[in-house]
Amino acid sequence: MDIVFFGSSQFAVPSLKALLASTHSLRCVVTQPDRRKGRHLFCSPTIVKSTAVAHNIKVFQPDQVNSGASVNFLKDLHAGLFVVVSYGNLLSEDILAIPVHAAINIHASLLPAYRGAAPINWALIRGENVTGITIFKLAKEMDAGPILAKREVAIDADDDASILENRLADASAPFLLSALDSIESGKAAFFPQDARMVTLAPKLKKIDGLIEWQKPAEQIHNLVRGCIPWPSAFTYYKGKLLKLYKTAVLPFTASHAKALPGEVVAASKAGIEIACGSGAIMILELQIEGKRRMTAEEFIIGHKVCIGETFYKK
RNA sequence: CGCGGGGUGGAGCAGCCUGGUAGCUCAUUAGGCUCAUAACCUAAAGGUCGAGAGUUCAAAUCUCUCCCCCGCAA
Repeated sequence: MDIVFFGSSQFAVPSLKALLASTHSLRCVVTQPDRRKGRHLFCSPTIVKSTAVAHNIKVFQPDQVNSGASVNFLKDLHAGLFVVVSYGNLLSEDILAIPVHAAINIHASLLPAYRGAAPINWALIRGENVTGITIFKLAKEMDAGPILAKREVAIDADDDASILENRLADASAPFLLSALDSIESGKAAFFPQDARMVTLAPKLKKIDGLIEWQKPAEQIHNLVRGCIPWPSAFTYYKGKLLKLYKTAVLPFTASHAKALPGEVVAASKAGIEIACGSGAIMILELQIEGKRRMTAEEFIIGHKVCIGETFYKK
């Protein structure tokens, strides 16, 4: 089939590579414009653009993908199918109507659950054991179109959002190819989503990573897992921002009950124990403002963490 | 020129403001203690103080330039 691929972030790369290696013909890759980003606001291309350029695929980077000029450009490609994977922009109905077959999307959740920009993060934050990927036909409303196929992916206890994203992205690639087969052979069937089962997974904001220590240990641990690599779960220590990268939930003990939420219960090579609203967590990897990411053991050597100190606002 | 913090033995930090012998905790090595130990005691090794230039009798410390890391922001 003649395919136009829309994608921007890392999640789209395995699917793009699968298409490049397949018998399908990639007419064009549409991705977000190069943006100024990073510490010194350098202009850099999306990872999808870099991948496409490396394979000599034509790249299209409209500032306004839904503009008339952009729509005309896409029409002239005469594509059979649009494949959209973490592109980063809502596509207008005019665009969705262009391809001969359909415009399909790979979404990193089992729709209709976790509709939105951050399904992986929210699934972890909510403590889910299972998530998955869904291929569906794009519709006007975000993540609401009829479903072609779903595939479950288990969430391991040690997964953080970064690890899980990679696994889901890898699983997406062969799943996409099989979906293309079913569309090409005319056997594809699309089923509408059950509106009663819809849940939302909006884009994360910085403040979503703020740790509220009065919450149960499990919830804080899940927040840490879900906020990797951005915004990262954070708190404050001696007035400085402190990001937590890896934690573990501890069995409940009497000393945890006596301590206030956010208070240091113990600090050793094994990690830093912090009391929560119920139970406690062990901090294993962290990063203080201005320093690199380090293990709790390294942190304790340099910073004299004392029992009774608080990891909280200041 | 978006704003800010930082670079000091292998790891994490103090020292800088107010220039004058390189300091702390941990790790490492050797010895000791111990039934034994990742515990404890003693000792040792290990540093171009990110790089370069400048000021000075003298620079980790003051000035300038550059490199690298991190936080904010987007």
